[in-house]
Amino acid sequence: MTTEHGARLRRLAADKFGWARLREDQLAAMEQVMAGHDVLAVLPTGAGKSAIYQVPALLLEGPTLVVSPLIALQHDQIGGIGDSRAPQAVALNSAQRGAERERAWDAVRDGHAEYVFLSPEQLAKDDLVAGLAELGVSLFVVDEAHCVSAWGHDFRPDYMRLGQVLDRLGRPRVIALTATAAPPVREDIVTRLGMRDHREVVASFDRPNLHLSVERCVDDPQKRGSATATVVELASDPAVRRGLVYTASRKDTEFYAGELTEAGVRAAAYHAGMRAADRERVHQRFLADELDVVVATSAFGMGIDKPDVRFVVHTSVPESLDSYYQQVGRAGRDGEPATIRLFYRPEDLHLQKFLTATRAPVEALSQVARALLARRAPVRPRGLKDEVAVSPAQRTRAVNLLEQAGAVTTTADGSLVYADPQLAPERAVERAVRIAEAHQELIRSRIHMVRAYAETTGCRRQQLLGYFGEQLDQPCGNCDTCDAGTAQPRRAGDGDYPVESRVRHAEWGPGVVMSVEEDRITVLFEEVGYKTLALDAVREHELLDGEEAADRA
DNA sequence: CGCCTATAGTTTAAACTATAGGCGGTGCTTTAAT
Repeated sequence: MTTEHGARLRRLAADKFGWARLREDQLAAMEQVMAGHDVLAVLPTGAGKSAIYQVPALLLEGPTLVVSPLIALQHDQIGGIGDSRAPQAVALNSAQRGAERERAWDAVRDGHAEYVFLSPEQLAKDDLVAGLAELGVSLFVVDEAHCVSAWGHDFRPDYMRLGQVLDRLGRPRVIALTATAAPPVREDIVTRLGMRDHREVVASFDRPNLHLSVERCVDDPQKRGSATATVVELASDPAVRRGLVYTASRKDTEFYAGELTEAGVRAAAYHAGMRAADRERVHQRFLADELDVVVATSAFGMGIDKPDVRFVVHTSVPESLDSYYQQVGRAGRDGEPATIRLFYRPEDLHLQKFLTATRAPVEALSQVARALLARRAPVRPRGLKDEVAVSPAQRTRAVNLLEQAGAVTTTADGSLVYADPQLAPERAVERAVRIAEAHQELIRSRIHMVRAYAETTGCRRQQLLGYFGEQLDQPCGNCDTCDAGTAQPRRAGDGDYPVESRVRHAEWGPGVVMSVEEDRITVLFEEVGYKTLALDAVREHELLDGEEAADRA
């Protein structure tokens, strides 16, 4: 089906970017944008996500802002646009010197730059947002949008304030792009950005060429030995050779890189504690095939689109299947077979529990609540700097939590105000702490889902896709449990609790059925995250009520 | 939570065990000192 917009979009894609054809998903997303909708697109890397904003941007009057999590990614994207016949792209970030930044800003102001790349932290600057608002931004793109949900809650809290920035910019159209987002992550992105009348374009998550497997290990030395042997074998096979090894700690990247090098594999470590130049060199050598294996923490990978990565090995569990699928998805982009293996010890789950355990910032909450209550008049977020003795990130996090708790609101011009003078700051803090704890519960439940994946005797792929809300009717035939014959076909028509139906649990409240297996059911509860329940027990004790009828009313 | 390392303590004096303490991931930014 070709709409009027469709023809123009195709022509522009060909003329300005040299793309002879647009994929159905790309075009569908662009047309929704042109029809005035906000759009969340979840498409695999390599499917041309960038085109979704780059082409419509040319049809909309006013600059396009692209929020990007890493300065390195901004450079890549700007380079790509620079190679085309599209208008200019610039970045605004802290790496620029005075004159350079001045030049970039001039280009934006006088309309020469159509695309402006920046981090969410840049958009925490009052005068920058004010300046952009005057220019009439027409399109607001959030690239790697899963970061809103994955990082916004604590690590990079400015991600959580993009919704307020959008309000100040007069609500330009929003496009959120990511390769991996489970249903609760999608919902979080839409809510946090305040997307309006939005449409979702979600491609299948299935990557049938990836062979999934888990090797259960008895103790740490045995795990190190087997993992190393496996990688040496893969890297020594000329048909395989290139791959990634993910570890849980920086120290382990050095350990495995050392073992591999000793065994004659061209390998190098990569983690955020290394000097920027060293990191860059590892990255470049891997892309140039001068290295066969990069052993990395989660720091490595975003934006890497190397087609011929033949394996991804995890020497320890990651903190969620969201992260896991993102990392393994870096293999086999060319569609050829690739090996995915997780070396699993239940003990390793504890490290993830530790790493993700952020306690509610009680001190920051208390200080921010008191400062705002005392002020009475609206305050710029930066204005709190002198009154609150905590780090900027903690301060922003506290503001976010208080806002979610309804104790603080943001005015039209981006200032903060204490919502209800009758509400004691102690109560406000309590509410905010409860919200932080609920989120912590979701994070813990995600770790349980990693355990469920690693320990299942059913089809690995069915388990993994089920987590992303996608049902695979038959065992996949390309994972270790299918190879071993333990994966059983799903019982047809589990009538009582169909996938995606709404249910209610007496203790855990409302939720949505994520997947149904032979003997158990996984539900994502709004309050407590993922829970897996034995179907027999559910039936016997009537633990879940279907809510569909009530929902429709 | 569990792993590693340093230290204390033990006992066929050089190597063992027990215990305590520290550490563990992701990036923007800004500023001060060379």
